[in-house]
Amino acid sequence: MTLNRSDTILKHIVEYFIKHAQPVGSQTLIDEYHLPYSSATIRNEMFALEKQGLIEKTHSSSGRVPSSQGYRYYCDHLRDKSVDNELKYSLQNILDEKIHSIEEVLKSSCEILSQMTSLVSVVMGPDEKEEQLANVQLVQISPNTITAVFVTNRGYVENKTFIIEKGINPSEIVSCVTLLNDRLKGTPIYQLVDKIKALKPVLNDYIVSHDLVYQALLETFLRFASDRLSLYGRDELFNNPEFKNDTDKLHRMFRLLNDNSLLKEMEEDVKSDSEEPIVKIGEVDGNPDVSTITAKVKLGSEGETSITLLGPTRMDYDKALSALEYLTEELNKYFAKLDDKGGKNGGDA
Amino acid sequence: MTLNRSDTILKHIVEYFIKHAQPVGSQTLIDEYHLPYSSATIRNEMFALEKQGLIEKTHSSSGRVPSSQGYRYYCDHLRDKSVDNELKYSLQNILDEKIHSIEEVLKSSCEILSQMTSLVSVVMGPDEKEEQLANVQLVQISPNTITAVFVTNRGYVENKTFIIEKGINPSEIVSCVTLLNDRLKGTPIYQLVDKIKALKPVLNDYIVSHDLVYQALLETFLRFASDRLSLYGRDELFNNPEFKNDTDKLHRMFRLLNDNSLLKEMEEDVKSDSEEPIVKIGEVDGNPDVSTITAKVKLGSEGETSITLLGPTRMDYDKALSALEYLTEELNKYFAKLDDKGGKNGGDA
DNA sequence: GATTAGCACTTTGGATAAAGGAGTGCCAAA
DNA sequence: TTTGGCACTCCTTTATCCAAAGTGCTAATC
Repeated sequence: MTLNRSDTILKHIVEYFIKHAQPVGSQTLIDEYHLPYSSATIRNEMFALEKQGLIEKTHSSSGRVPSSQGYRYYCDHLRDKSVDNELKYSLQNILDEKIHSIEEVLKSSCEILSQMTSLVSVVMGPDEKEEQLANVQLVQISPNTITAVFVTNRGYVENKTFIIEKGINPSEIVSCVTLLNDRLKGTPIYQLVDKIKALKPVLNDYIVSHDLVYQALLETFLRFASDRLSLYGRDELFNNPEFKNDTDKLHRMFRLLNDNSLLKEMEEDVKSDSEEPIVKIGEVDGNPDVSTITAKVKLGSEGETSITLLGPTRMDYDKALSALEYLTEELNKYFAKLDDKGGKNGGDA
Repeated sequence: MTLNRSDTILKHIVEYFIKHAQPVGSQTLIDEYHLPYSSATIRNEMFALEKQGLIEKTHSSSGRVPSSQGYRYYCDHLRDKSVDNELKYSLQNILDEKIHSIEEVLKSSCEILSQMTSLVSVVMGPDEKEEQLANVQLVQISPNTITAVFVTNRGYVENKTFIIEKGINPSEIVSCVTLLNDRLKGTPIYQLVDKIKALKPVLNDYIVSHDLVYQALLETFLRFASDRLSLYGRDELFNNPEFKNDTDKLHRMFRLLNDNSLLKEMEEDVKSDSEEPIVKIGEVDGNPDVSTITAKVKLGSEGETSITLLGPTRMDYDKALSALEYLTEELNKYFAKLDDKGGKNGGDA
């Protein structure tokens, strides 16, 4: 595919700005990319591009900078879609290993992704609306402490150690565990609290300090996956020149990583039926300095989650999009293949 | 206790600089603290303090700034040791709750600590040399995925979900779990890998895909508590004026939080027999901009850990030290009391 | 008609200089 | 011993200038 002149120039402007973080003028563009036009011609094209809202000036006699629309157009029509071989190689290395969990595959993938793109990778953890209880264990680890562990049908593990003032008879624990597993297995997490409330009278028959155990179970389940987002490569943000001498902007980005508006956006994105990655340019939580790219990952029979790349608006969209597209595609294949090998799709635990 | 004039002036210099992050001169000191001396007198005292190495000039005609030694002297002799009532109140609120785990108490404590002091709180996680295996579980969560969960004698939980290509008979899992618990319970974590290697032939008798299970167990235990440090209030660092317009310094601090030199320092500190908090002023990992205060916490019969407050060299040492001293003392009492209630000190699981 | 050379104009950023402010050290007087 | 006074130093802010990079426009050229 060969681009017309206007598109070529826009492409160069975007790529120059992504690379140098400096507004770019007509002459610079010619020098950098050896364009066979005069600077006046470039200026005329730039004037047109600006009227279309694709590029902007920072002041009346400055060079041009891509606008959000410009980035968008670049992502949709101009980028090269070139996948880094190093990414392919690193990813294959991970997926070729014999044994690993979903969580670990996602973690390693994100680490590579962050490293290759210099962006922050975010992966969504389990949603309590999707998870079901697979197994509960109570482990007595000292005369007055018990650790409750529960595993969901997708392999997420949550635990809480609690202290009880009176000792508990080990046999009580065994029967308690049996009871809980019998009654609660397969229950969606968000219904657990209610179910446990219903179980309270039954517990009384099984265990002496039923009240404490009951309280502890309640708290354990209430706290399910309170930190739903895992972040990788957070410190990459420091390397962006737009934040040198502007700690406030940087601070705002870091805050975005901590509060849950990001989670909300990711949840929305994973619900959409778009198969393509969703690119948000300077519109994340109202912060014009931040862009995100979110893609779904299908975990085979285990549902789906999403991975987001987050960085400054001036991020390398081509690299990031290509990497994320490649990665999610490979992961989808990988998880699908695992399902095939494992026989029929997982029935309820 | 009433201070002599020299100490009074040093105290004011330190406190002014902590508050305003600006070098302080003789006249400013008089204005701010209504001192009954002339500026010339103050200057003479300052001259003496500088000769003793307690304060410094940033240039020949600048005001004074505390040196590391100055801060040290301040911590040892001049600070007020005033504990914030809000801290007392918040902490009591936590400790009065009926049910919570060690981890949670430490977590909540650190969150309060960070909030009150505007510093980063760091708490050390379990040490694999101290932890013993209390319980192993294998939970089959779908035809081809199994989650291995293990709990240590102090209630730390580690897990790994792994994918096996062939289905496993549920009864095999049960006998495998029994076997593992029989043979491994009470084993120190760092010996687990070897013990499992020794168990390999026995596993063969119990489970068809023994090789995969064996591999998976190995990996699970190899990965124990790889992130040994929990951080709270990381973003507080952004609020320090010394980092405005100096992203590099900030970056260096963030890097310090990620790499493990901090962990090493904390491990050393917890080994020392000092009962007092250990204050490191501008000497953490060779970074002159960082100070830390580390205090041990005795977890009753569960050994001990340490909490570190980390911030810029210009931190409020009085507030931080007082808060940390108060907090650790209360926690020590709290955990000791729990032990009493629980009967004899915890025998091996 | 599209392209380009040429030119006037705008804005930024860096350098330089001047002025003001906050501070010091020292000396002599109280 | 303390303090008023003073000369001196260095940083910071403000103003000014100038070069660099850029634009838009117009007229000439291909």
